[in-house]
Amino acid sequence: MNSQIRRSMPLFPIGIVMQLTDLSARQIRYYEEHGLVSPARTEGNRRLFSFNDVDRLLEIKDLIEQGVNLAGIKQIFASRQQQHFETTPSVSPKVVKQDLSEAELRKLLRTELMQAGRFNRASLRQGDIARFFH
Amino acid sequence: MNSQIRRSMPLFPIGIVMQLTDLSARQIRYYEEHGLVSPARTEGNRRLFSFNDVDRLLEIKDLIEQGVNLAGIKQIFASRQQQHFETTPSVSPKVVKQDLSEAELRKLLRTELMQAGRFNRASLRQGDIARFFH
DNA sequence: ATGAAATGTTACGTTTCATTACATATTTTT
DNA sequence: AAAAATATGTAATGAAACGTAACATTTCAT
Repeated sequence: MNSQIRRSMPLFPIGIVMQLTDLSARQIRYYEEHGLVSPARTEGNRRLFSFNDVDRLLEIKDLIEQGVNLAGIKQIFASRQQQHFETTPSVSPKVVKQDLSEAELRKLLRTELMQAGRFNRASLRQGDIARFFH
Repeated sequence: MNSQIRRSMPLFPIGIVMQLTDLSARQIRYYEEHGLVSPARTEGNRRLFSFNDVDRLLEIKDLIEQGVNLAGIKQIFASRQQQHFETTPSVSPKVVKQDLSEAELRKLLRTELMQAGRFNRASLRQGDIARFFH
């Protein structure tokens, strides 16, 4: 896949990227500062962006316009990465869907029920709660 | 799958949910106001949350703690939904991965090149750019 | 080679969002 | 009936995402 190489080739200085994306230089640098893009650098320390970088910036712009903040964008990108490795049974890198396990919930519920027999008897028939505990 | 029914059964008043999630009532209501949870209501207009609702709140809490704002959480939930319908070739409901197509990029690049022969000749050998246009 | 233009970095000010703090009305519990 | 819990609405607070300006350095054009 030669196109992948071409797409990641450092080409555009920030001025061009500003025009392509309609983002301010300040914004672009800010996004880099927060790890959302990582353009290459020339010897003189100028940024050089690839096609992929520009794509990424356009996605960022899109999400920003929908009100998503940088932390959210980071999460979204991270979770997208994982989709990619879904064949590899790796340890999910931090975005664990920390669900309340049934066991845990049952424990909490049971404690609650012990501690005070209150809480909406109205909406539950006698047996209903018990059914959660089998 | 009976458990799915049980998990979506309205059970907990907000006070219990506060304890289970360690969120303030105000926060929980705020999240509802922004469409992130939709607890049922009693006749007297009190909220009743299901297991699923509590799970959702815990996820919200988790993401908030990672700095994601409500808009971001909304996007994340939305994109999760879509994974689910991935068998159905439906029109993606708004979170289109609006990539710059190669064609489009080429057009922009060509225009740029026409308009002014400038922009980092230094980093490109003569033939490199031409290669993008085949 | 030299001045002009572009870009880099840094610092301060502004606006918006999530949260907290109150105040009041209504429902539920005892 | 009184007390406790919940609903709703209105400020006040603090941090994030920039705009903007100042100044240094790199690159471009003649």
